Amino acid sequence: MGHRCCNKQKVKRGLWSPEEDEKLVKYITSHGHGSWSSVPKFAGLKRCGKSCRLRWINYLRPELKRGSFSAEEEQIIIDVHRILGNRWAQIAKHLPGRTDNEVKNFWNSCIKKKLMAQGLDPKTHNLIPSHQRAANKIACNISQSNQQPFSIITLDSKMKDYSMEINPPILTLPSPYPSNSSTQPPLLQTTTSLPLPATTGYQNPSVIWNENTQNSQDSSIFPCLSSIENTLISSSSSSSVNPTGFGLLDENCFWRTNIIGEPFDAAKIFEVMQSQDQENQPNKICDTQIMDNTKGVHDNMDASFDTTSYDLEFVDSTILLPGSMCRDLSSMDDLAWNF
DNA sequence: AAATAGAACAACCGCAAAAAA
DNA sequence: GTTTTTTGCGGTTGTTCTATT
Repeated sequence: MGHRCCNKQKVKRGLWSPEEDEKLVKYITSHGHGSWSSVPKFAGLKRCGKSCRLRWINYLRPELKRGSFSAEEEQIIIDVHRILGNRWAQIAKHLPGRTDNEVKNFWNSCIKKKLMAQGLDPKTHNLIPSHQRAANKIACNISQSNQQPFSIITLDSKMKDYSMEINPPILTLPSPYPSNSSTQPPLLQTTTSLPLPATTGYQNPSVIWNENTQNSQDSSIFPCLSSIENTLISSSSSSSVNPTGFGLLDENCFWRTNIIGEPFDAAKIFEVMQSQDQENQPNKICDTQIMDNTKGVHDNMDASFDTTSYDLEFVDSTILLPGSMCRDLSSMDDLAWNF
């Protein structure tokens, strides 16, 4: 039977035998993989290159960690998944020795069910509305007696890929966007009516806020964000970076202002942070420097995180809406935080 | 002990992006 | 600049293991 990926006949499929594994390991350790499509030929395997690659990456690499996931690893997966969604390869980068496939399998077979038992939507990490939750109630009651509930916002010092792609909100808030709009609603809307972003350059905005939100509850401005994200946002909004009080992060997490200024280049920031992190220079970002109006934030992000310095209990306890936010009371029924 | 169901793990498939020709 | 090839990713399916009846 042919194999669509390489148009070769007689390629073997299915589980790998120890002999095949041995051949592959032997070849790659002595020659490297080079072009995967040529590996099976040189290694003497009747497999396609794709299959060889997968076998090596997911199973044979010497640096792989085998065995079950620890509680710490599990929490990391949940934390990062909340931010990144099903980006298994990205999530796996936070777990040395684990593969994307392994993480994905663990999620689908284990974590997903645990979250659902907690009444949380595993896709969004939001609470499932009560009428939908009813079906899960029994399972939830059972599990609650035996497990610690997962916090919706948690933080782990191992989170190093400060990706800013943000999931939909935990709380349902009124949207200025038409329900059938292809544009995603902002993460939060403040009590001030906001100018809708111009259609150009504002695709899929994730966050909108105004100066009213930067009150004493900075770290809980965006209840569905991790404190890493909140810190980034609040520290920038408390500066004079955005004197209009308005801004948003687009889908690339570029800081958009409605007047002047360069985009908020999150990728650049994280790059700097990670390099700083590697140098073990635990400066705290909360020691925010005064930021330059015109340069934007990224010139000032040479301080790295010590994420353990944040008060997670505070974040968890302030997960509900700060006073300045507009609430959709009809959705408050869903806020049965009774776990 | 055998049958079955569910969980866990491994591998495949199709697609898209990146790289090479 | 275009086409082809390679690589990487996420969803899905298939296989094996384990617990239960």
